[in-house]
Amino acid sequence: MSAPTRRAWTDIREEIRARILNRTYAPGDKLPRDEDIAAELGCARTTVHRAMQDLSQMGLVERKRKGGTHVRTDPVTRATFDIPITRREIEQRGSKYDYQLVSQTMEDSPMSVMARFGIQQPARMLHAKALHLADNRPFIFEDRWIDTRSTPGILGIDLTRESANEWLVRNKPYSRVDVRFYAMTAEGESAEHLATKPGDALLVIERTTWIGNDPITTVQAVAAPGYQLSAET
Amino acid sequence: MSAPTRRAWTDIREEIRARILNRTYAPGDKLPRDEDIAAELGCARTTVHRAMQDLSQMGLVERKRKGGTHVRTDPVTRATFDIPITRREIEQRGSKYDYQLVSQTMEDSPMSVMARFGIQQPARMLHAKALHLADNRPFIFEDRWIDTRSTPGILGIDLTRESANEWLVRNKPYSRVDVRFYAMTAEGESAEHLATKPGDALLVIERTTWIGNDPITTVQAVAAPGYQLSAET
DNA sequence: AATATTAATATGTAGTTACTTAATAATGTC
DNA sequence: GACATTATTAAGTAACTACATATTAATATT
Repeated sequence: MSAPTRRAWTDIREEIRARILNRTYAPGDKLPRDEDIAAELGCARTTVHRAMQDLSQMGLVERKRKGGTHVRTDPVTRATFDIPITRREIEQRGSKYDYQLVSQTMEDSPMSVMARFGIQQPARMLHAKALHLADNRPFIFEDRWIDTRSTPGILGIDLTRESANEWLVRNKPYSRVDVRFYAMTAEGESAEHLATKPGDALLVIERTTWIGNDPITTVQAVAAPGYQLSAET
Repeated sequence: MSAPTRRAWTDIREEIRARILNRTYAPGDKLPRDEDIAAELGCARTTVHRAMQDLSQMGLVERKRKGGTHVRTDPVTRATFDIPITRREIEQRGSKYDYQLVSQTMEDSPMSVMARFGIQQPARMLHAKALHLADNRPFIFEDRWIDTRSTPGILGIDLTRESANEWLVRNKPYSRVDVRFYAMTAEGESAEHLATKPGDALLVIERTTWIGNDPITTVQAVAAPGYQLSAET
């Protein structure tokens, strides 16, 4: 057997993970020291350390200096979602992407938007509503506010041609983002543009971004009925 | 200046991140080699490597052997959600937790459940419905199927006393999980138990787990109106 | 010119050493 | 016994070394 003795740190991680799954290390248990595991598995402590870091980030174990490593008793399900720009998402499904600007005005930010940004004073913002279509069917209706103080460049953009979503993603990196999901009943504008009956349940993805402490944009993206968001494996 | 020259790899990461944000390294750009960055910032290549790994996992850069490191042009928003066990979630809000078993039967898995598990043949499963309450108000209604082949232990549990959620989390680790979110209109049982009007929009968290390829459990957790799921920062 | 071979290169990984840091345990002092 | 001090411990970090691997570029071969 020329099986390489090479042990990627991911292998070590999987070995430890397996032991946690099969209860060699049960919930609440203290694991051996990195050094001892390293000795047992025939690798360096750094390798075990790297594996443990990952397991710790996955939420499977808890590590404390001196205290050692413990298997978490209340494992949380940790799910990571990739939220691409809408055009990309639609194109990846193999559908044709279209985009329509619904409205575009300058307004002082209302309380709800100030709350999302965490600001005390209203600010002059660009308020744009737009519809993203997949194969000519409404896919996502977005209601967006953009702070023109942090992002004056948006004022020079023809939003009937390029979506704010896309322009922002390419031209305005953010340092902090807040993402939340909730359900909303279709009514008024959202029902109208998504061509659904009022009363249907719709999934909303709300995203707010800042650069430093300065608000950039906040958007309510309302998905058409049936939309599902699923985690990366 | 006795400022410690100690540079945690996270500092290096933040420095590179800052450069990406301020467009020193713009989207699509190729970054200098790890070695050169290391030389510039006065640290070892391994330290830059560790930082880059993190940035890569964050989705900010793409790395390829020989190809070098590039700033991603289509940055995705990557959000990580921790989904704790329901009791813990309620208690962390400072609310009183209660639990009620609604029903418990043995049934052959219907098509919808088979599809979620990815199995072809129906199997005898435990079908349990339960309600989690926060401060005596309905919080989450869960509709759960448990495969008794992989998890016979559940049959010995008095589900009126201990929630399946909790027992499973403590006694049945999984190796794979699928998580998805969607919106549902309140109707029938869900409306009744969540004490809401039929027609309200509800957020559903659907979770399915396996050990190896063997199904463990699948649950539709329907949250009370107003429930929001927000990402970890 | 088209294709196969080889060299060069940047990241990936692991080991070793050395030191830092936070938390616990042991000890000493009042 | 209560409290403060000190030692010990196990993880955290980083530098340096060495080699692996994937990919591109250069070169040789047909």
